[in-house]
Amino acid sequence: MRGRFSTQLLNVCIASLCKVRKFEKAEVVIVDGIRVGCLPDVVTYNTLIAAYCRFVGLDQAYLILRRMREAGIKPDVITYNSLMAGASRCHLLSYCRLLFEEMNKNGIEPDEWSYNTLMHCLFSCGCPEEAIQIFSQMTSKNITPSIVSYNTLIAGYFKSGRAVNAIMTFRRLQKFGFSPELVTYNIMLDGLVKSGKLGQARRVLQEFRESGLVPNAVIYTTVMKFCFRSKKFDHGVDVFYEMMGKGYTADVFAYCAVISALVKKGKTEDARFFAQQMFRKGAGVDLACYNALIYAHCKERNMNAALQMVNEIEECGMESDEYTYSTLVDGFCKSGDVDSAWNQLRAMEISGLGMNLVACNSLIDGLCKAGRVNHAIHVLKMMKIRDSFTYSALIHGLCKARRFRAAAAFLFNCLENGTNVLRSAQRAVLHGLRCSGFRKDAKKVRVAIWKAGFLNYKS
DNA sequence: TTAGGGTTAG
Repeated sequence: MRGRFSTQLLNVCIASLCKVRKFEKAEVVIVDGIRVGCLPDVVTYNTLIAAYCRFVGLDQAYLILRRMREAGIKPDVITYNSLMAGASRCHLLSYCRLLFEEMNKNGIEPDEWSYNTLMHCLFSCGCPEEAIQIFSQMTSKNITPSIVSYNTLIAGYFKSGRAVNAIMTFRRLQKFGFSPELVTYNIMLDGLVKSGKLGQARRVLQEFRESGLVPNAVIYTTVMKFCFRSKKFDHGVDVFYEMMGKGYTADVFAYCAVISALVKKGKTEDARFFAQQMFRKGAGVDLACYNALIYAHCKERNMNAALQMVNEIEECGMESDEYTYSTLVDGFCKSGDVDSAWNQLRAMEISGLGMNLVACNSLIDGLCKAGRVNHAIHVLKMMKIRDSFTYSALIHGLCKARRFRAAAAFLFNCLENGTNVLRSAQRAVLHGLRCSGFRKDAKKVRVAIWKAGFLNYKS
């Protein structure tokens, strides 16, 4: 009886130390405990594994699992769930699947948490069909899904472009015996805004207000983004101040949302004000936020300030990512300095980030606008992935250089492959061919556009 | 175990 009581005390102590990430101290307490006959049990090891997964790393958590087995303690469903969650956080789907299978093989029944974690990992790793199957499997095994299961399912539906299924599941929650919680509303709002369903987002926001649930910083930020997407900028900023007024600390996510929205709107002065406030309050500025500020300088065509910000990133021990480089490439192009833009693209490649589609598209557009269409075609040939933007920019450029038949050749290819090209670029080709006397070519292009439109309409 | 950020044309 005394032994069990001591182990319980030991576990409370280990949990407290893990919570504040004092892992070395926790190990010392375990060793001291063993010395006085207080042996760690499955709960002790599970606590350590969960904390190591969250704060240290999956490899180290596996080492604890090994020690646990060596001590003759069998892992249980909680051990596996913690490891699966750790694997899921690192997007290691194969590990997550293996752990789930191993659990079954060892006669440990996966519970609702195991299913939720695997489902979440499958959705985040781009396997939505399998994730949906896991949800069905859970119900067929008589495991009752919780609101967390439904939240995970709804978020996964949105992530995989299944907004209709997400809305349907949300509307049926009550039938399944659940009321939406704060997380559910946030998933719905965020998903609806991202899929452009602003009317439905407004309805869900109204329902959230009527629910009596108390908003937190996350949902405030989502509501702000909803306002910005609905072009209600002042209202978005009001939401920001309302959040601060309610005592929530605006974090880097909130600042980043408001700064980038203001920059996009062209309100760079206001954006600068919020940026200064963010630095003053020490909101933990990170790379994404620096990128938003670089974007602000690029919008103002102040490339020296943008490069200065890149230096700051490096001084903070961070490294530029593909967003940083793409923003700089676009900024230099818009400032008319396509050579510097090209240098940024090369630097991006040398740093191991490869040639980003957005950066290449910006450069093609910049080169075309600078009248260097052949150079733009050279960049296009180097690209492994091209999209509607790539071809629209190039076709516009070729038309501007009065190379209408070359533009028509690219347009034909796009129409055949089903790549969308901007209507304005299509019109530029048609108009150019007609005005240059290539009436037969213009007719062929018109027929091809009509056919492509007809096929798209039919499908 | 589940929720939030940043880049390109017209």
